[in-house]
Formats: sequence, structure tokens, C-alpha cells
Amino acid sequence: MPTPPKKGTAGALGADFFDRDVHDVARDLIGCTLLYEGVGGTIVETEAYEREDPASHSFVGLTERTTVMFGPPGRAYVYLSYGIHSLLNFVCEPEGEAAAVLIRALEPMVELETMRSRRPKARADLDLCSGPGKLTEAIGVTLTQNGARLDRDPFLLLAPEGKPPPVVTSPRIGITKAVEKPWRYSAAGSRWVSRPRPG
DNA sequence: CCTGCGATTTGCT
DNA sequence: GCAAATCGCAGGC
Repeated sequence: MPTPPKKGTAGALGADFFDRDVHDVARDLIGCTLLYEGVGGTIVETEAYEREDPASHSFVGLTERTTVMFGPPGRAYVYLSYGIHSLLNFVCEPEGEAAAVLIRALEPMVELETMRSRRPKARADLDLCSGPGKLTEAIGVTLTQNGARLDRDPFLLLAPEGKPPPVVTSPRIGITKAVEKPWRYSAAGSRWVSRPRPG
């Protein structure tokens, strides 16, 4: 059977990209372009969360909040952190599993002025998207996008145009369980990652 | 450069 | 009832 042509923009990442090991996805997302309503940039930092991972929301099993994580891959899992920040994750692995990649930092590339106006507290462009709560504020992602497909508007995810950058791993940030797992993935040497800097 | 703390809401025990 | 996948500000070195 010939492979049917893929719909959507050339190079756009579909559900098949996310239907595999969450660590492979987290690593391969570094260097990809993430746009939300035409605003965003290059992904430079992610973290992987597994089904049987004490640091993952999915560890407690299927609840109202974790329903999206247990659902099909290629969807957005957005939740409220510390009562204030919306954090954006990409659901991975087959339906019934529950793994997700947290998007932690972007290099701002498109619609810089829009992002600056949404984040007046950012003193420099380095502060626009250098954290999971910062980048959702900058690109405009909110809780209403929980469960939304990533392969259609208003999301646009593109594979790197050239060679993807080298990736370094380090321990995850802001968790209290499974703190030793090196499941934070960053573009090597990037100035756009969050604190503390890897390495 | 670093450390400490309050904001503010939800979800699970 | 409390901990939480964070951020920004204050204060000290």
C-alpha cells in the first residue's frame, strides 16, 4: 500500500511523531519550531514524564486531571501550576499509556512584539520564554487548550529545517520525587534555557 | 552572583 | 488540609 500524502503544512509533526517512547520525543523536540496562533519560536528545553514516574501526575492513575495524559498521543496537556501558571505538555506514547513532554523553554523567533507586550515584566528577550510558565504566557496558551490536537490550528509544530542541535541531559527542575532522573533535555550551549542552566 | 518567600488555585488524601 | 512540573521581587554578598 502506498503511503497516503500527509495533510497540513510540509514538515508539520503529526500524531505518529508522538506515538513512541517519551524520551525519544523529548529529545527530538529540541530544535523544532512551536507556534501558537502564529507566535513562538524554537524549542530549546523539554522534560520527559513517564507513566510509572513518581514525579508525574499520571503516577496516581486515571483521574479527571490526568485523563488527557492517558488519551491519544499528539494532544496538548495543559494544567495549572501553583495556582498561577499554565504549563504546556505534549502527550506521548499509545492511548492507555500516560507519558508527556513538558515544554520548558523556547528561543523566541516569531512575533517578538506580541510576546513582549504579553510579558511586560520581562526585562530582556532572554526572559520571554525561559521557563514553562513564561512561554505559555508569551505565546498565549491557556487551560482552554487542554486536550487540543497539536497537528492543526491554532498549533503549528515544525521539524528542524537543518540538522537538529546537540542535546544535553540533566536532572529535572522543580520536582521532589525521582529527582535524580536525568530527563531534562536542552539544546547544548543555548542561552535561551531556564535556570538553573544544565551542565 | 546567590538565597528566601509570597502569590493563588486545584486536586488528591 | 496541604503540596504543588513557577515566577518575580527583595535583600545579602
